[in-house]
Amino acid sequence: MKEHLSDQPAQERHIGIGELARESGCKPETVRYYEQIGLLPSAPRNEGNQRRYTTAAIRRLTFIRHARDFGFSVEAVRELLEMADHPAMPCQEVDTLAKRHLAEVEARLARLTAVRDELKRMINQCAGGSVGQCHIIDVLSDHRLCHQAGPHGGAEIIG
Amino acid sequence: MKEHLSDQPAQERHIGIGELARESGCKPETVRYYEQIGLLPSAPRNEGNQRRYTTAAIRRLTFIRHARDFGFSVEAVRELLEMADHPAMPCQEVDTLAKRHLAEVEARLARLTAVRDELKRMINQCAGGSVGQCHIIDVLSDHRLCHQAGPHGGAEIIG
DNA sequence: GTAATACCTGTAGTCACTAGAGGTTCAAGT
DNA sequence: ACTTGAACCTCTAGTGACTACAGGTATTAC
Repeated sequence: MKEHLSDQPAQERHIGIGELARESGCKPETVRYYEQIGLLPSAPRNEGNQRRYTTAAIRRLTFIRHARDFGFSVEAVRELLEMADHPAMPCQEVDTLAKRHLAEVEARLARLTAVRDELKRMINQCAGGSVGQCHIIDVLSDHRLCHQAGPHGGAEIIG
Repeated sequence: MKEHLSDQPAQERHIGIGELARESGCKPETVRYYEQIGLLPSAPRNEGNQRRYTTAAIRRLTFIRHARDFGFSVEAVRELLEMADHPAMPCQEVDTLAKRHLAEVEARLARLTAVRDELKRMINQCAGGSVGQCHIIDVLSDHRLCHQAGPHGGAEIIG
């Protein structure tokens, strides 16, 4: 049998926000933030108004964190969660989302690789003299000296 | 002879912010923003209070844009500009900055490559059934199914 | 002269958090 | 039972690097 993000185990272990954060690899602040923006449901509170979580929350948050690590935007994660919450749904949409994301990742890879090559080339050519003859400064000043195929895109190559 | 970012050509052509932006590949808003945060000096104004630029500004802004495209932070760009403004300075610092940056770029590349491979693998394994049996959702839910070497870092792989 | 475009300032919004202030609650040790 | 310290709470503001908008002025083309 397969477990889904919404499955509830027979015996629920209740944990605080700190342990949830540790288990899923993010900070308590981020957990509260995710609750605030609706990625996580409002957690039930104990007597003293502190959030209590079950292992279901760990799974959901791990999912979120994993997807964010993969570079999915929060909005994409929201869509993925919506799908994950409906396991009977055909997974074509998930697939489409992942494919679109793959395309973005590959584009970034291409640009980042070009940047790396250029940086390497710049560093190798640096004779170690004064800034006036430094190729790094040259390349950054003059577009013609840049060995890249096309023009650089926005500053968001990496973001 | 070599031109530096601060060289003044004999015959200065004065242009408006729009043309400067076009020439250097950014938006007028961004130019004003750079002036505001001190990356660009306050531009002289014409009768009607509009900024007028010389070709020196195009070079400086191109430098900034290029460096940003290379993934340097604005603060790093500020340092680079400081160095470029002092051509007699030994370029060791520039070199160090570029090398540090190269290391960061390579780290990002490694992570992004891993992400791409994982995405590809996920997409290939998707049988096209329902979300309940979709491997993409699996990989994002369960860290054990992820074929990456180590744990994923922060969400800032790509930023 | 008039209309379209480019420019100005200042403020607020974006994304995805992160940090801090100022207070309450919990768990452990004595 | 008491105390200490860590963990938790809410709310607000800050980050980076812009981007967008409102409401106005200047320039340019016809």
